[in-house]
Amino acid sequence: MARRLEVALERKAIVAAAFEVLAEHGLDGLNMRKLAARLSVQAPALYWHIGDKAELLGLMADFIYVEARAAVPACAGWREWLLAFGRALRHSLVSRRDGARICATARPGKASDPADRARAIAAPLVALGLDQPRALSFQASVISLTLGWSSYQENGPMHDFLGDMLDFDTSFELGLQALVRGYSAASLPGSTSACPAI
Amino acid sequence: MARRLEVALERKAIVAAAFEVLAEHGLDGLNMRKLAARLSVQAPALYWHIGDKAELLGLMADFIYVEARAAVPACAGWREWLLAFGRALRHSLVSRRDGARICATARPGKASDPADRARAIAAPLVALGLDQPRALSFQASVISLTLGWSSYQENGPMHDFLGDMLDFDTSFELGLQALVRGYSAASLPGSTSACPAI
DNA sequence: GATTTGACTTAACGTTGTTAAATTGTCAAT
DNA sequence: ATTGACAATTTAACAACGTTAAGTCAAATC
Repeated sequence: MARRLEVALERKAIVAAAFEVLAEHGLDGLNMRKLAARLSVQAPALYWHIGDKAELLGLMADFIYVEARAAVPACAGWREWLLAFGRALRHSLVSRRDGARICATARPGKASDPADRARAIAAPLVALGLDQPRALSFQASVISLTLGWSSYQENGPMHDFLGDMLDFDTSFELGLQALVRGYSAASLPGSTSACPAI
Repeated sequence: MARRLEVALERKAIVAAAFEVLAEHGLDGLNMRKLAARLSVQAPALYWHIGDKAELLGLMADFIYVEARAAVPACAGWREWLLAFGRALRHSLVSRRDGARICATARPGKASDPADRARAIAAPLVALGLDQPRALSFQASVISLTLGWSSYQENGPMHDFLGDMLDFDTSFELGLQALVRGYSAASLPGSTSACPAI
């Protein structure tokens, strides 16, 4: 009982330490030994708390997504929510080193119930009037776009290459608005009849 | 003279062999020793032709992009081109194992001249009436969206998770059309004055 | 107080990317 | 023919990494 709480704390501590190592050494320099050292512990001790490194990266990615979700203010409509979420996610990604690489690489952890998870993810958009398939689909597109642009920005050679010709912030913003505007047009009442599969 | 040609051929052979290993063992199973073995050679021999594994992955990513570009038919306008390119890229990505992961991971190779490269990339869109910043920006967004959806599809847990609720093909198509439609609206004459930085 | 169990250490294994040095084959110049 | 240079490859090996196995030890449980 108090056990569970401590363990949960340990996992959070591990993830927090992982972000510190990440900030200092980047994703390529984030290894189990360095992470353990930061926690004043030997590397194998980590495996008592997490299954493997992939799970750790998954937890880090989750953390970023959760942080972004929490940063989205109350919105009047699903369009506004998508825009705000895109911007929040982008901020969470670029404000830490290799953030986009982590989220692009990481595989989501096995959820207890995928349907529950889907519902939780879609919830804010469903609350704003979207059906669940559309909520998932739209959000996934926004994530793709955001992850991509954040990757361009933090990817060294690509950054130098694109950075000379365009501004990442405005380019991303333009893309995000275009995407949401496009979805808007597709979801106007009467533009599509029914919707068997998004 | 004939030297250069042979070396170029060797690089192509290496990349081709790498795609074979990839198809059989996936990205996680693609290592230098297996790749060398397929070419009936020892692993260190590869380093005569390529700098390191990252460069190899970069070449593989380039191959995929080039293949997609070559598959785009002649188009009447930049909107059509963007749509066709997105579909072609998606096909190139999902038709090979871990294709999206490779392109998402790989860093672009150092180009001789970034400006030349940018011009080459933007060329087909510029030929259809877009200015270069917009050409790069729009194309980058399409790549992001396509890479993202292809990643979802080939990422095991994510596939199981999303696959139950929506169809990847139609979801991607919907997103792509929304994006391009949105860009269309933003680029109508008179909608934006000038354009200092995309 | 004996036993279990959670959490950690020490030691080590196997794999991986990569480098260094030695080797072979080819071909031009002497 | 002999030499020398150079391209391309082999053998050998290193260091780093993720991970596992076995042992240690204090705290909780009975």
